[in-house]
Amino acid sequence: MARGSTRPTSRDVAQVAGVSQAAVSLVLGDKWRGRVSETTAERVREAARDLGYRPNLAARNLRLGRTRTVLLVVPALTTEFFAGVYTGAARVAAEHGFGVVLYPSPEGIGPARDPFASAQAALDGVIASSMAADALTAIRGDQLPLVMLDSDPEGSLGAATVNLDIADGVRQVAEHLLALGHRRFLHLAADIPSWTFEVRARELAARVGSVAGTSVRTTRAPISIEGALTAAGAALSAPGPRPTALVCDDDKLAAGAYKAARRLGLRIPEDVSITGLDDLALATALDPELTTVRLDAELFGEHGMRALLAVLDGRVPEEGDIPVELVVRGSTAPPSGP
Amino acid sequence: MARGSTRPTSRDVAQVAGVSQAAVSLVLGDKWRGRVSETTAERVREAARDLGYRPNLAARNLRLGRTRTVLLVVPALTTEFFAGVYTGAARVAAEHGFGVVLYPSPEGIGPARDPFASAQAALDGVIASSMAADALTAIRGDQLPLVMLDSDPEGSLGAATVNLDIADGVRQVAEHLLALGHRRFLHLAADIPSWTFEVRARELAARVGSVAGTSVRTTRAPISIEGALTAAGAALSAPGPRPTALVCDDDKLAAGAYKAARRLGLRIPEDVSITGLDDLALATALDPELTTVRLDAELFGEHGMRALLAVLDGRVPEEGDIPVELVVRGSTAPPSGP
DNA sequence: CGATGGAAGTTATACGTAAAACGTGAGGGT
DNA sequence: ACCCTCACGTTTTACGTATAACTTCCATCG
Repeated sequence: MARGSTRPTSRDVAQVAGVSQAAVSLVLGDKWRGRVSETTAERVREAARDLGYRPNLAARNLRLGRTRTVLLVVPALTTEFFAGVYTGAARVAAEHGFGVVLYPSPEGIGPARDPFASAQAALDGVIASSMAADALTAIRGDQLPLVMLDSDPEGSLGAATVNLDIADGVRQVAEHLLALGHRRFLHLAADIPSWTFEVRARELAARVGSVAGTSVRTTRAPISIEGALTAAGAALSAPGPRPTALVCDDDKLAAGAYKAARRLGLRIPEDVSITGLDDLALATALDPELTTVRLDAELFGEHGMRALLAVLDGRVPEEGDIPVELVVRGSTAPPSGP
Repeated sequence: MARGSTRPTSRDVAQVAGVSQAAVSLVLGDKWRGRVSETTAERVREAARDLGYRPNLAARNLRLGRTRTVLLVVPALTTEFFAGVYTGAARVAAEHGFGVVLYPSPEGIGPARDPFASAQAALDGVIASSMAADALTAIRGDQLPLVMLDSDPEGSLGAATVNLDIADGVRQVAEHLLALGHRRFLHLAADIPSWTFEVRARELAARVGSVAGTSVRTTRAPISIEGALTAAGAALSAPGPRPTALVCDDDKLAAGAYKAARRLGLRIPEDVSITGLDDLALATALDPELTTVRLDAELFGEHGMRALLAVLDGRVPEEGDIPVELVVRGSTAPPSGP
């Protein structure tokens, strides 16, 4: 009988089943073919069930030198998007017997200088969003296998990268708006220094710039409805001809832009077309519904996890960006004025 | 010198510093007052720094018999709300040297029967949303300290509970609408069986029922914009006098109700007043902005974590529901018709 | 018939840490 | 001269698991 209060160990199970601790480990670890008889194995399983035995993971991790736990670093969890990334990553991880631990970066979680302090679990590897760049130096200090999400393939110092094809999404937005006849663009950009936002700016400038008689102005805002509201409001009421198309770096910015436009008495899409990027629930809650680029956050998370598993396996992760899709809704139309 | 590739251990540090492993443990564990001289301690710290030593958490957890890791079980992470709960819980946890591991319940994460399979880290305790009820039986199997979020204080079998004062929020909504003159109510309810939604229904019926000449109809919908759209559409176009106030169990349902109302040509708030509950970013993105009950998700998470820490400490968690606040915006107004 | 080998286990050990138990020499009090 | 205490360590052990190495028994084979 086990000592009343503490959790039963494999030794307790062994004693009940009348075998050695090693036999318990073999049976429960499914390594017993040709080592233990079926009848004995069943006896062990029964004893384990009766005692409610659960292996001590700390001991297992220590013994095996690995934890089957992975860290996901995200800029903040307060957005649907990274929640989706986590969900996808955790799903794939579970399929492979892995767990995922989150590290929402400092601004969300307070002054935790050490990403690993919050994850008491030891780690086998790390998946990190490039938006959480501030945490990266700490991460690189450890020599853990690393997969970067939406990061510059050149600048990641050999870490594997998994990227959404944001450039293609922006290209689709630009072509859509150009085809509608828009010529004066306003780019409502996120004020976070990150490769994924640089790509948006670069691609938009390239596509729009390839057509004669076009212009792109840029204004930056923090990623929040309020921040976008003030920035877009200022930009839309600036002197000179008003832009007819407002390309936003993400859906939240677009939501702010809606409000700014309304306050100025502008109709969407008649007076100004607006586009977003993400396709959050927000996008269809807006009126008119938002034309935006759909990013499959869960798929993104799944790819990230698969890439990390490949690295851990000594394999080379698959190449190739994850496709994205323009979703045309009611917020874009041909410009009305000249 | 340590064997090239593997991580340095406390023994490696000891060798470099010219002391025993025990001394390293004492110094780095901050238990050395009067046991090790300041100069030796400094030498140990320096060696640790040089080697980039990080304690093996699996070994520490095994030795100490606790992990300083806690599991947060949520129905899904794809909502701002539970992301906020996590953020708050993780912040408090970090202040106490704890980590938080997430278990988004099965529907989100696939067929993971065992909540602990996804969290390879061993656990000291569990915080669980009552919405993830399906995972609860598995959790109760283990005798881990448990804190329930928004759960029936009577029915939780002795587990500590931390609740938002939802009843008060619904009361405020009801009084607000009654004061505006509304008499015919439609309750757009979530179709999830959970105490937190039962409270909404009970309190609304109680408050509205206390006034003569009032009525409350109820229709249920899954918590999504699309689900609410169809349910609310059907209810609003049902025969008989149309409700003038639509009380929704949360903001997403309210967003669906907006669309349903618009499709029927109803103006908000002139033809129908709508209220939500949560105060997500969504609420201010809608037009008109949504009158709703603000729940402080992060504070909720913080309280949950503090309660668990109290339980782990053998203390009794503080009592008392977390206050909520009605935020009146543009979606509610006096009814226009008779 | 002795050797071979497979089945069915057991024994022993290592993983890295924390901390209890155990020196050890110097200084101080009586 | 003796014991005590204190400062400064070291030696040893236990945590629970996985697995390599070893034992034992029995059947088969050349």
